[in-house]
Amino acid sequence: MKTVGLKNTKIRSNILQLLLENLKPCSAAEMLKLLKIKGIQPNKTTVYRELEVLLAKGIIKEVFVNGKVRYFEVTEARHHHHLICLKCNKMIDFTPAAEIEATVKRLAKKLAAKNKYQLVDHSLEFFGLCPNCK
Amino acid sequence: MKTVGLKNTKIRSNILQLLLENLKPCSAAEMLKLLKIKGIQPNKTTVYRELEVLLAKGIIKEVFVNGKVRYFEVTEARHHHHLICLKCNKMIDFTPAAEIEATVKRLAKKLAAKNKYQLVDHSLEFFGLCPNCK
DNA sequence: TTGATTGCAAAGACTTTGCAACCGT
DNA sequence: ACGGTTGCAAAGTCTTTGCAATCAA
Repeated sequence: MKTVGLKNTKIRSNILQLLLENLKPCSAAEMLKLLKIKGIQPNKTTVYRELEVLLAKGIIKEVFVNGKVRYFEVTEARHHHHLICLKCNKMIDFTPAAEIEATVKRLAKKLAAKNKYQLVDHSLEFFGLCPNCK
Repeated sequence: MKTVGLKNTKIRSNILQLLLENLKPCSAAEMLKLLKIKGIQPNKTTVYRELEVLLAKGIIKEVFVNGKVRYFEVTEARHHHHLICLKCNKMIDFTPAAEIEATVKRLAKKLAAKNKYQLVDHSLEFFGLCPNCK
């Protein structure tokens, strides 16, 4: 925490702990709810602001589902993608086999060159219905 | 138009025409601006509502960029993905080679089976900086 | 005529900002 | 004490809703 120049506050540590123990990405609203259950009830402004800080530090990152909901998850070194339920938004992380990544990267390079884009990242997402919703 | 039970109004036809001639996806705000240039200035409510109607009919579909901006584009039979500029959101459509699609689909199947999801769709997007922004 | 379409004002969901009070170091 | 952090109220952005007027068929 202090290695990145952030104070160790109750709200901050709880948000981080929550994101770490919660295996799936979490929206601001969910976070507010979960924090309440933990016994602390920060102002929603504080939560949004805290997420902003953590994002800026690169400690967490955002994931958008259907563009409609903004989720947050701790940044992991490991490159991964998502399998998302269209109904309940349940999200499963997965690391694609090396073979697929290689194929995708090859495509990326070709595309970037053809369109003169400087490539930064890519995202591969699968949508469907989870066991509960289907 | 009448084949889907929609009246042929000035606003509707202009929105469609705009989406058809404009090769890239278009946001509601852009649409409003472009329509203004064309000489008609519909209420924004009308535009949103019209987009809703066209979406419901499956004539257009939405594309989210970074989850932050909602774009619309005419539905095409051809399956395609996007190459998106992180700075200006310029978007380029592309159809991946059959080989890549096949690889992705194979992965999708495996994943769905493993997690008991019923697969519906997938999205593959590349992010970078366009020639102008880099 | 009749129901679809439109405009306007207002409400809604989510997120950000300004400012004063407060807390960690 | 200092500067980062927090809460509250208010504003901002994008989108949706209610209702009455209008237009296409």
